Amino acid sequence: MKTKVIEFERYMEEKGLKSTTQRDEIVNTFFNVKGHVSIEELHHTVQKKNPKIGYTTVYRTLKLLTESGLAHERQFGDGQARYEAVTTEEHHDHLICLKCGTITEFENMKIERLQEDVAKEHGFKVKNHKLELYGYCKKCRNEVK
Amino acid sequence: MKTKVIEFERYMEEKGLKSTTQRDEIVNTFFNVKGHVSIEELHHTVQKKNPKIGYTTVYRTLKLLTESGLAHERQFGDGQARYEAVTTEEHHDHLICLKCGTITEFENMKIERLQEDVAKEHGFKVKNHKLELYGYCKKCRNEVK
DNA sequence: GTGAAATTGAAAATTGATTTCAATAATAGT
DNA sequence: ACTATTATTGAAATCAATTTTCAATTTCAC
Repeated sequence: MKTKVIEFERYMEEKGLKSTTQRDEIVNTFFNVKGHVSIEELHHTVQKKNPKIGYTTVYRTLKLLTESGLAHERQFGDGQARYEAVTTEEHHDHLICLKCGTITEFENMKIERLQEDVAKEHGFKVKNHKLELYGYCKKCRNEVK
Repeated sequence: MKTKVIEFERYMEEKGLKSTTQRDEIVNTFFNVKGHVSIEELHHTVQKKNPKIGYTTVYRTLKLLTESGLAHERQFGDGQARYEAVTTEEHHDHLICLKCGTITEFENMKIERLQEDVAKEHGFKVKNHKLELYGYCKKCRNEVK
């Protein structure tokens, strides 16, 4: 994700922040990892390339990515925050398997529109939203009663 | 909410648990407080009546209420769990104001149905779900840009 | 190069949730 | 009512995730 890295560099510059080896490695790794990583997972991956990089720096870089709008921080009830790369402008929601933990994304414009309707009814101005369906995925549903 | 208190007593009996002054006071207070309370908030309210009641007992009683199905535990991204009394069998979702923190509930069967459709497309079996709209309520939306 | 300003990372602090344990209280059986 | 058994209480300790601190290091503008 070269463009994403460039966007991040632009954000850093704009904020007067410095470019460092650690940040570059963390950001690159983040955009090359699929799905929804925790700080610890990303730290672990990053350390394979450069064992000197500390947990704190990964933590701080993920905060920067979140601030810059290039990552989203999410809570899926497993006790730790997970970060996902923002790829398109399209919002998407999540299916979370309670057995294997797999997180699948989906989009549904009809639901989005109905949400706006609901908000309007309440005089509410939506900034963002979160829709999560918890249950069992195709693979696991047969194994669980 | 007298009936809720009775249901709780039934659950306690069924589980061979004892009835105590502390539990009674906590449960009563919980059902008389509107909305979505954190452990700390409920503890604070309970202490006004009986300053001897400890945080841990409030914590444990909320767990019991959750186990018994009389309360739901929720996470609204402010870092601490919030508990809400289960009043009807109807599922509902939430509008959360980012300025004043007010939490409003809503129901929308069309959205529920569309969620089922999405799940079906993915071969997913939904056990429960969470839909939260974050933004500004009628009161606050005028004050925020 | 030099110096001001930002970054790093180990360790410490903080937060919210959960467990431990000795003292206390509730209930069943007598 | 008495006693034995068992559960409950709450302060303090523990835990796990997150966040802050601070001295040493690195970056970048000049």
